[in-house]
Amino acid sequence: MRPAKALAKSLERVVPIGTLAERTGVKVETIRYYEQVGLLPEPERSEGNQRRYGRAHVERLAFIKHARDLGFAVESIRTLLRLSDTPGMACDEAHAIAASHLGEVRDKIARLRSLEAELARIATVCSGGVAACDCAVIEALADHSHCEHHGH
Amino acid sequence: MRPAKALAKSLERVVPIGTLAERTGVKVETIRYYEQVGLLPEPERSEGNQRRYGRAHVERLAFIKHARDLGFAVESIRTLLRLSDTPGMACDEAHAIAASHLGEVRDKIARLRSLEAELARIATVCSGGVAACDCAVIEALADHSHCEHHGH
DNA sequence: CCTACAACCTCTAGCCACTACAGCTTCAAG
DNA sequence: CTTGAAGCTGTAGTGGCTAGAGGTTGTAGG
Repeated sequence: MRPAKALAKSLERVVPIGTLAERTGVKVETIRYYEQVGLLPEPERSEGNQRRYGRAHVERLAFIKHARDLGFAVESIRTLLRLSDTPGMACDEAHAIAASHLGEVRDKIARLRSLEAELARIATVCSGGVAACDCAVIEALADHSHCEHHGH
Repeated sequence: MRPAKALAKSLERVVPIGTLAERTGVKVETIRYYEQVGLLPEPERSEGNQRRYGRAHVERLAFIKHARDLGFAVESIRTLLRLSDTPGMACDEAHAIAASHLGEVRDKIARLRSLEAELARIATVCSGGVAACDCAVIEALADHSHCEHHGH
């Protein structure tokens, strides 16, 4: 007879939530949260009311995880999932979502770089604990005159 | 006689919350929130129980605004304000907060740049609406194999 | 078969830094 | 003295989870 019970969990077709969590790198609580907000469809349940996930769930959750890692909002992921479920799907729309997100990421990078520049300026003045330090960090925050021109 | 009543609000010494908001660029609700969480001290009140702010409040709120614009957490700002109130102040501590925040900003930039690279890759494949597009964006999200190596 | 214990369940509250609203009171111009 | 903007308090909502209480189920060892 085949060693059915002895097979590692990683080979099972139907798995409990903890195994799904391990396999995808998404926490158990987060999986339940995704179900609650309608990203992940409700799975079958065991006789004792515990969730049992199949291959489709693993794939869908991996998709969600990947998109979240890339910073897509849950709302965008909802749309992307809907698109991926559509047979003759609207590639344009998916492309627009990705492009728009890329734009947001680039904006964010630009804003952070200007912050970085000013923070670096603030943090390096008097970094050696010089006598004249009155304190440069506090002064810089109190006095906005140095950075009025680069508009934050 | 001098045109006391005719003076612009911008010259008044004691102002209501709306004027403080205008002067600092912080919303009225946010000012009340800062008071609630103890960043901004409780101001005097008019006979009718309305907040009346003086010069010190304007300066303190400007400090807070500047620090928030630079991305400092409210908790850090609380510490920075405490330091700036201290007579013989601990410049080291202020410097450490700024340096640590600079580190966080740099980390965030690095992470966003790696996202940007992958998003750009995803979004430009098939951006012309080519026939073979199946859709590249959805495919890329479903299939993690392209980016396993740069660790997000 | 029984027991122990990990893993699961639901529900609720908390995080950050605001933002928005409901339902009232006060201020100031005409 | 009237009107309407601006103020007040208090509560709830945002996004995307995370943490905990307090109970139930699944499973391996004895």
